[in-house]
Amino acid sequence: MNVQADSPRLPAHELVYRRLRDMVLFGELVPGQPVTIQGLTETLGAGMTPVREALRRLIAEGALAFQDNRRIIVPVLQAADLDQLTAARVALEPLLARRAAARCDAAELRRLTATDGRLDRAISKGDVHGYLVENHRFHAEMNAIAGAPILTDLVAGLWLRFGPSLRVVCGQFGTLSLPDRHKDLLDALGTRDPEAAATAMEADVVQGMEQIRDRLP
Amino acid sequence: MNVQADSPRLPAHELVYRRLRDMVLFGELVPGQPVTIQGLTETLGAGMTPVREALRRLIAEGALAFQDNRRIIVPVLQAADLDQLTAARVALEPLLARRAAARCDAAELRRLTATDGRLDRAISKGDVHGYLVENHRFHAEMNAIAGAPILTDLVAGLWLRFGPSLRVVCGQFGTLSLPDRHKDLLDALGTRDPEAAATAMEADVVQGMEQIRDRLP
DNA sequence: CAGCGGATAATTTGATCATATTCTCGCGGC
DNA sequence: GCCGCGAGAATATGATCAAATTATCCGCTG
Repeated sequence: MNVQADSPRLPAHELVYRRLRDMVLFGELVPGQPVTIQGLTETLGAGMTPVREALRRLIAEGALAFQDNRRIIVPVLQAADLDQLTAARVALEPLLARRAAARCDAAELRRLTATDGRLDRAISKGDVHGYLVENHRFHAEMNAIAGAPILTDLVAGLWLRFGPSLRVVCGQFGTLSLPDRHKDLLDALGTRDPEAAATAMEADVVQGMEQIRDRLP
Repeated sequence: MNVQADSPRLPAHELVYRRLRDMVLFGELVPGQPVTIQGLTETLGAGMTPVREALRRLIAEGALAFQDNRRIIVPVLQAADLDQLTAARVALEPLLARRAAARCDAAELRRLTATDGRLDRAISKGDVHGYLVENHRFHAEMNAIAGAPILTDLVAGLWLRFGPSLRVVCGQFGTLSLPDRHKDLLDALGTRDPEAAATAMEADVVQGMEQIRDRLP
């Protein structure tokens, strides 16, 4: 609980939201798993109202699902869901890559390259959690460079939806089989070639989503 | 009345959410307007917790904005925001139109045509609210036909973002100058021509967003 | 007598509210 | 101009109520 370094006084519902979002993104929550309000108040040491608000937010983003029972679960993705997520990612993320390539400066490229290096190291070490964290960070940093907050928000919501499933896949098959397709992307940013960046991003997205799709029940 | 038929089943936070969403979509809220929790508890006659949860949800969807002040306002769209919303709509809504054209049956087409008829009548009567409602209904029905709930959710979120601004534009300039580009769309659905539907949808989206963009401060 | 089914009780979980606390910002006073 | 005070607003808590799930029991049937 050391989020104090980031901002002096952030509301509890914001802190709970960030904690839960990371749990979704990085696989502390399994698809199908029930998520109870009272359980979270205990494990997170938070009150009922902040937990409730954080959950509503995550439900609105599609990271969690509100059932008819009024119970909350981590969604279980079907093939049709993955198709839609793939279509949305293919439609949106190349847009961001294109913008990022047009705006990327040297410092940003260095930072991205460093993140990709950590990503490679996590892969070769078989560090699943590190892979998930650095891969997400790589895309988040790139989207930030694009300077398009609305599009970035949309894409962030997509990542929340397939996060748990990605974690399951990586947990079962490890990281060694995961190729790193980011080199083309970095090259495109370095040469400020928007079209190459968009193409590389589309390839990365399709490859990543196929990985999930092929390996899921 | 059948308000009782499904209302008691639904939690208050859900009802409050729907009410507020309609207020955002159909222009009861103006861009820049502050939205206070206590004000809504009085206006809607609801408790504080349900209002809070509904607001978190709308904030997560981008329909409202949470400021550093911890105050909530209706977002004021800049040109850059409209560009991103246009890009996102152009990227996503033709996908849905394409799927809808491939799946649309006769009954669905009749329903869509009827909705478009009501839309035309609202335009010729200068009924701004009717225009907003029926136009939204037209697109919502079409997206439903596509049978892609995740993509539909994403697009619904986009509509929430530009709803208040669209209302402002229509309020200032009336409905008479609003062309109805839906005929091409209906034709494409009738002939089950996915590509024509996608093209028509893109034209409708671009035209609609330009209308907002050109007329906004 | 064993196994089954349905009704009912117990427990868990969600929804809501009243209230206390904290924060923000404007308004005077210095 | 700066500081502190106070009203208004948001945040957070815990209690209470309602709904749903699970567990249990009892009588019945084969």
